[in-house]
Amino acid sequence: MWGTSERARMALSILEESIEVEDWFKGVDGFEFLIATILSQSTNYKNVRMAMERLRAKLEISPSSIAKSDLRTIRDCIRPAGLFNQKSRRIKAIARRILEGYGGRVENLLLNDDPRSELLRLPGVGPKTADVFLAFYGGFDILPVDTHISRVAKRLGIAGRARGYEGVRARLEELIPPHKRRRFHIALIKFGRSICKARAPYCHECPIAELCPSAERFRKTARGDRR
DNA sequence: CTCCGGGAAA
DNA sequence: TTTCCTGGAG
Repeated sequence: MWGTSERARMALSILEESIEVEDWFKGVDGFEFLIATILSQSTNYKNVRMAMERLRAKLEISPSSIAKSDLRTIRDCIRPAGLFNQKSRRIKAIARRILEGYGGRVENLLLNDDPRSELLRLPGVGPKTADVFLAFYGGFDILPVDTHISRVAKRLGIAGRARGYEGVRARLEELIPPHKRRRFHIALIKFGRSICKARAPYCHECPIAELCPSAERFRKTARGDRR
C-alpha cells in the first residue's frame, strides 16, 4: 500500500507526461490579460476569445480607453462571455482604479510588497483571478486553483481534509515544484475538461484511474451497485 | 447561500 | 428538458 502523497505524486507525474501544454500566455499585454482573466470566470475560453475580439474591434483595450467607454458598449462587446452586467461594471471600475491608483499601468500592481492583496482589492478579482494574473503575467511560482483543479484534487484524494481555496492550493503546491506550477495549472484544467469531467468522468480512458480513489466508486456505480 | 447569463452538453 | 461553465460579491 502506498501513502496518499506518493500516490498523488505518481498520478501528477503521469499527467505531466500525458498532457501537452503550449506557452500561449507569453508576451501578452498585462491589462488585456487581466481583463481576459475576469472574462474567463465561469465561462470557456472560446467565449472569452470571442468577447476579447469584439472588444478589440470596438475600442482600444487599455485602462484609459475602457475607463472612458460607455458601459453599454463594453457590456455589448463582452456579451459572449456571460455574466456581462457584472463583468462590464467590474472591468470599467478596474480600469478607473488602475488609472487613479497605478498611473494607468497594471505593471505597477506587481511592484508593491504584497501584489496579491492589491489585486484582491480590485472589484471582480478574487483568489483565483488574482493567482492566475500573478502566475502567468507576474511570473510568480504559484498554482491557481479553478473548479476543474479543485474537482480533480478532491477526486484524487490530494485535497485531503483541505477545505476552501487556500487549503487546496497549499496542498497542491506542496506536491508540485515551483517551476512546474504554471504548466500544471494548464495541464490539470485540460485533464479536468477532457477526462475528469464534472458530470460523467471518463474513468475508463483515464491514465491515472489505477491511482484514483474515486475511480473505483465510479466503476461500482456504473455496474449498478448502489452509491 | 444565491444571484448573475446565454450557449452547450447531457 | 436540466445542468454546467478557468468565480466573485452581496
